[in-house]
Amino acid sequence: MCSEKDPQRGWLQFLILRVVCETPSYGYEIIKKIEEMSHGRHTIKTGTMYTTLRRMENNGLLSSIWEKNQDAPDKRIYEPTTKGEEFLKKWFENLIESKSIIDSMIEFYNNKYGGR
Amino acid sequence: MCSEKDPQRGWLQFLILRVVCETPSYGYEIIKKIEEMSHGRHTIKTGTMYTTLRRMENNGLLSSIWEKNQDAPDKRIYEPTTKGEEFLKKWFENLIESKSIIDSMIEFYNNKYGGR
DNA sequence: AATCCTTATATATAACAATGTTATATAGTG
DNA sequence: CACTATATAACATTGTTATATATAAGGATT
Repeated sequence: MCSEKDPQRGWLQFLILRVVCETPSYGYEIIKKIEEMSHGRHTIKTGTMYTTLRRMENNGLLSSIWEKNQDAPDKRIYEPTTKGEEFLKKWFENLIESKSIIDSMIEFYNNKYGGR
Repeated sequence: MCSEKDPQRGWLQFLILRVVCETPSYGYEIIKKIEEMSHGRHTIKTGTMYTTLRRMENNGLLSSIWEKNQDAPDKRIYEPTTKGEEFLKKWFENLIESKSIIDSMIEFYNNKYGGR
């Protein structure tokens, strides 16, 4: 499902797991948390979010329960499964391993376009 | 073709452009250069490489010419187009903007799993 | 008061586009 | 036979777009 050597695919899934591993949450709130975390860089459309959450639940990375509300629409609260936590950990490790190539890319850019 | 706000998609295209912007090159060699650059982390299958190179040429990011050889198989040499160079630059800028979230992810990991 | 409008909250999904993978094939050189 | 070198069809995954539904709260209109 996720090759051992590919730290770039499933970035959105990574962000989602990062959020719900800290505190279980629901689609609408996850969007806002990611937006905040990334200082506005990642503005995820609702369609993208709910599609991804469903697929992640189908793939066994997340599980959900409904939170009933009187004064607000019900919320589907997601939390990671064991598999989801492992997936997240693997992604972190991949990211850390990729740090050197990321840094070398930035260095190349600075040399080429004049660093600032 | 590539949304303004997505620094994670097309990572392979980014790596390829990084290589051929430095020195025009061909599929087989690009694979080895990327493998070297990433210290063995990115081992790209030939199928993946040639498929991607073709698509990038179709999308106007690369252009190619055949290098004829007597003592070796001919090589299709790729170099970036103007559009390709712009794409690369944009990717670099996205990457740099993403650096803070990448770093914050790693920090989160270290806090969670115990940094080393 | 009752109706209408807008904004914010909250979820859902079909159809599509982009990206990357697998499996397989071909051919030249030492 | 191993290494170099390219090619592509079929597939899987990931992310996007467009659209739909429903509740709640506040203000403006009738």
